[in-house]
Amino acid sequence: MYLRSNITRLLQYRSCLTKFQELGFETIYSYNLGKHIGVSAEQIRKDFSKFNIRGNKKAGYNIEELITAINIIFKKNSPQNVLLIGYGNLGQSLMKYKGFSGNMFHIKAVIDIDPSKHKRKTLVPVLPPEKAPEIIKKNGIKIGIIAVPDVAAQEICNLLIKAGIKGILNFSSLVLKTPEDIQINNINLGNELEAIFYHIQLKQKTN
Amino acid sequence: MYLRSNITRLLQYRSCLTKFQELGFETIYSYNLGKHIGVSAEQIRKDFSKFNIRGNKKAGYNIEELITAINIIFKKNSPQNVLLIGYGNLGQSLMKYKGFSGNMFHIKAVIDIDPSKHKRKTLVPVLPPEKAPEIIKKNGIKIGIIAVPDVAAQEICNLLIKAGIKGILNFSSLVLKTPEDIQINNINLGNELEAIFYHIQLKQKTN
DNA sequence: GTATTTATGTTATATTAATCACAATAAAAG
DNA sequence: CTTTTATTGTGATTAATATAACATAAATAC
Repeated sequence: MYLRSNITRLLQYRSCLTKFQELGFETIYSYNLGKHIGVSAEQIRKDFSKFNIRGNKKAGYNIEELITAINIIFKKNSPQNVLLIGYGNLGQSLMKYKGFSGNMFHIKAVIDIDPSKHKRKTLVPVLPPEKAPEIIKKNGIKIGIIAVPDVAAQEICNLLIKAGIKGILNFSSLVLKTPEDIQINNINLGNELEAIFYHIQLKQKTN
Repeated sequence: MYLRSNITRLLQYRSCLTKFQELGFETIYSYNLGKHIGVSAEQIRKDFSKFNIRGNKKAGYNIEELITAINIIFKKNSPQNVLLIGYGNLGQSLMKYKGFSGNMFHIKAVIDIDPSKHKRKTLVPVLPPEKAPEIIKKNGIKIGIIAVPDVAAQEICNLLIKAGIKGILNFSSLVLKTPEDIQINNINLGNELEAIFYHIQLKQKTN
């Protein structure tokens, strides 16, 4: 099967490996890991090989070594600050999202245009857009999460990039225009559902 | 560049086309559309061609016809009911999410294990898990959105599939085990951030 | 200590997707 | 009406990715 980059797969491997580790396993074979994730054993060995992760012939892979190796690839030694833009429904839910802290990401501040939402003195302050450049520069923030309505997304995006942001996780349904060197990942929830719907229709037809 | 399936691109085309239409444009050239989305003109023509969408030589594509054609591919004539499982932070935020209704998806009911969250008489009822099969069957629901903690995700997934669900949008960080014929899309927010972080590091190195 | 087994690591092959190149054709110009 | 121009549509080429095949080596069995 296609469409999953090796980077994405590495992250999936890690989350699965962590689960195995918690269950008390110390080693794993490419075959077992693959079966759990729905990927071929060869694919897994290829992926590991590409990142110079080595196993032991006949004895498989040491789970702890694997996790460490993957963490090194993703530079998980130090926590990364990110900036959240938009404190509406989605923004607030992202603030509370556990997966970020588990993955060593920390929302340093939130930006929102609505003055009634501003809170300067909380642990994670909510600030107006004009404060964004200062926060970004002072904390060396590299990643911004855009969770604002479509109409405001491009403008905020420009502001972030001007202030030095290099990567954006975009929850708006717009295709943001950015310079070549900016890494931008889009999450469009409506489109995800549409794609699922399309695929299940396809499967029904072929059967 | 890789990693975007033609299905995903079609959806992006549509959202961009809608924008152009709102601005008063009636026709568009593959070149313009591509520039806006960051895809080559040939790619766009190939995508359209694959789905038998035809344009006019020298005169480009009629925007309204394009949108209609894409909508037909995605069977957008009738609204689709979906079932949301998990009424925590994320679930509540998904409930309020505008993109679903815009895309003709309608959350018919919410499932949560916490009795204090149950509401039978609201427009969108919040019900206990044991009610899920009944709701799914009665409404012919094909798609479920899993927004529960990891620990509960696999069990809920099994319940859904047993009740007839064919597609799942999975927000848990688990790789759910499902039969072959189930379409499952994963959204792992932590992993998305990690992938962005990895790519921006890579770009810094190569420059 | 040798043979056998079994999993890794990698080379070769096949598949899929994206880009390139250009023929076909409709509109516009002359 | 003919020529030019601009854009589509697609076959050919290249690139990327996944699968298959197998050589290699560590562990186990004998």
